[in-house]
Amino acid sequence: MNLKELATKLGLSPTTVSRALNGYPEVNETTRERVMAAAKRHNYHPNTRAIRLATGRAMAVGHVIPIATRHEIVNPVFADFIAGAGETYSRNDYDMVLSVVPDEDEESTYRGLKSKGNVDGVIVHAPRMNDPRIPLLREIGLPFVVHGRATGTAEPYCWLDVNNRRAFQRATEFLLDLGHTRIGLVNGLEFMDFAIRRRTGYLDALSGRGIVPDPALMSSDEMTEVAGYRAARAMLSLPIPPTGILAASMISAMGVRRAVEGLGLVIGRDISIIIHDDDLSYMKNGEDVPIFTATRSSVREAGRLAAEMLLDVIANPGNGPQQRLLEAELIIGQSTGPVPKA
Amino acid sequence: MNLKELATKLGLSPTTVSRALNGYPEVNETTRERVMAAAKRHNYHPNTRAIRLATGRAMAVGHVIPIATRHEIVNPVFADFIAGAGETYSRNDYDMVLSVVPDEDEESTYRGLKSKGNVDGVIVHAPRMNDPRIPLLREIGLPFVVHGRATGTAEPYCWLDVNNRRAFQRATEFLLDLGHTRIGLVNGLEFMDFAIRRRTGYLDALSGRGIVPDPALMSSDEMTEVAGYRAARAMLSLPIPPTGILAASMISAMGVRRAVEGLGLVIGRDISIIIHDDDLSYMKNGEDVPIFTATRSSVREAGRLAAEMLLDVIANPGNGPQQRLLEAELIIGQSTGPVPKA
DNA sequence: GAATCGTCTCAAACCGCTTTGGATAACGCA
DNA sequence: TGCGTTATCCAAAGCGGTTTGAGACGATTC
Repeated sequence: MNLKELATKLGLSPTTVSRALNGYPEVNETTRERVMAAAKRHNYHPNTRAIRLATGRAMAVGHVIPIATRHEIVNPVFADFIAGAGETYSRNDYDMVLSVVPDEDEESTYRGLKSKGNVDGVIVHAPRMNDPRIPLLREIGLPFVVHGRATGTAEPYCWLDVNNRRAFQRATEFLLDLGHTRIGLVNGLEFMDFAIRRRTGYLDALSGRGIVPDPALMSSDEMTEVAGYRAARAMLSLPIPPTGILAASMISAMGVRRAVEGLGLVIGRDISIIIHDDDLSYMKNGEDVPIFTATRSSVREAGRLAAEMLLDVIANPGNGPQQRLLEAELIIGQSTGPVPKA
Repeated sequence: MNLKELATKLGLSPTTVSRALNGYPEVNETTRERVMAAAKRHNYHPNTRAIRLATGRAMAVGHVIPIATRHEIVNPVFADFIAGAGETYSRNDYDMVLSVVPDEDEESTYRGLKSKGNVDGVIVHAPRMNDPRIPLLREIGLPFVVHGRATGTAEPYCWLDVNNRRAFQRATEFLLDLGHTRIGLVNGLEFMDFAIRRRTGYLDALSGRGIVPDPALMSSDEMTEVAGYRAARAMLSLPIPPTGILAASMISAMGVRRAVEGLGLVIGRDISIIIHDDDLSYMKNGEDVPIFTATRSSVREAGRLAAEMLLDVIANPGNGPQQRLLEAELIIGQSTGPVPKA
């Protein structure tokens, strides 16, 4: 059942039927109702492909996911972000198209998305310092929103980010207030912008108390369980091990916990741990009572908001670049306590 | 730059240019090369929306993701499957469109995808017993491949699955061979088909040795860390606790481990654990040496294969339903050992 | 030299919708 | 009565490709 058939059945022209269904004013209300009813009765749904060609809009948003020679992006955090963004798209009748491509094809993928007209805009994931995607997208004129920020980019651009620096500064200060002075940082990869900011927050807090950071207490790696284990293990076998550890994610923290408990230490008593909690649906930080003390910010909500921002940018190209900084909350769990008496 | 412009520039008709670019035989080779060169030089990329309308194909595949009143599907396992499928789509110039919808809208989403022509086929995730999506998709005539199987569905349909029954039977037998007789099962939700099959495998192995299953040793819940913890905790505080535990996923196992270690038990000595390992990119089961003894089957590879199957079904609608059963391998890690002497 | 046959190219129809630019009829008002 | 408005509706021209059916041309065959 297409528009023409429906129009014939109604004894109207396709024009009128189209206008009736799309709420244009130049059609009689009774006619409109008649059309609406017939559309429902005959189960008419306009062909998306035709709409897209006729309107020149793709009604779709792209997410380009490079696969992993350098860094694996397909992680649970990413999944939750996508889920959040997807909710927004569904509500607005947009399609979400994911392109999973080898990372050397990333640039050509963006160019293709634009020139072939597959999408109206994209979300940029996991920005790095001086991220080349930002000038690229500006050059080709594809609307975009960055999830995070890219230090080093001069021109303003659209982004939505969590205040990672502040979050880690607060977390570090929280441990300092409990008397900890040797605090380890199990960070993500530090070519990632968010990881740089987290380290900055950590360092700011230390220097605020006149503490000289110890490089042996700062690690940077993928946010996996195994990497978390390895980093924590190394720190804990130092001559003077840390009494507190900051972990970059719930998953890293799983590894940190394994290292800690493997040495027979009790979390919250012998050693304090604070994590950054993205509030993942499949990795809840406890139920009512949080397991870990954490800086929490829902990445799923971030996905929803970033998608809304992008749809707005697409609808109103004239407006200047939007920017939004979310604050993480510091929630107290059972994994922190005063520094143990020697 | 569109087809007409390019044709004008070349002094050819759009017909010929289109045919030259699409490799039709009725065009002179020298002409074709001239066209190809011009297309590259002018950076011509045919508009996807126009192609889709003209050919009547969407060149896209859908994945419908219901969100969570009943059961959260956005988990790391799902993410890796999607990544694998996405690789296949990219290689074949198909788009992957994800629809994240409230689960009460699932049926109407599938109907819409079909009648609006957004996709050429879909992958069905997380099948349940008597899954209603299978008859629905058959009814509306949308090609599909199921990741998993749906017990209770009479008519044959396309699927790709792991032999979950066999995997869990082997894992159970492995523990039995080590002398364990009280073996706990931390299963996924048992309205999910794979969870039913896993339990069947577990029960088959037990009854093969004449062991009567103890309901207190069988739990069924979401495959989250917290649920794994809770289930293991409950089993371990029984009057006669298990000496071996099967866990449904890496994530569940994180919780099981927390419960075990929280009681001061040593994995592999005091208690043996076998997990099902989906070989997730962000949740590797150790590096060279596996941490957990596991039944392993890469869900990412499953995604690649399921996508290939679907593209094949789309291209050759006539062929009968394809079905493929993958076997999991049993890999020995450090989490299992002989039953401890009392 | 005419008929036949490939080879190469093109004009035009088509995919299913939107949207521009009228056309028609009813209406209001001087 | 005459004429500008207003309210409805429609024909036709896109959108940017693919595909059908046919024409032009040179080479081959009889």
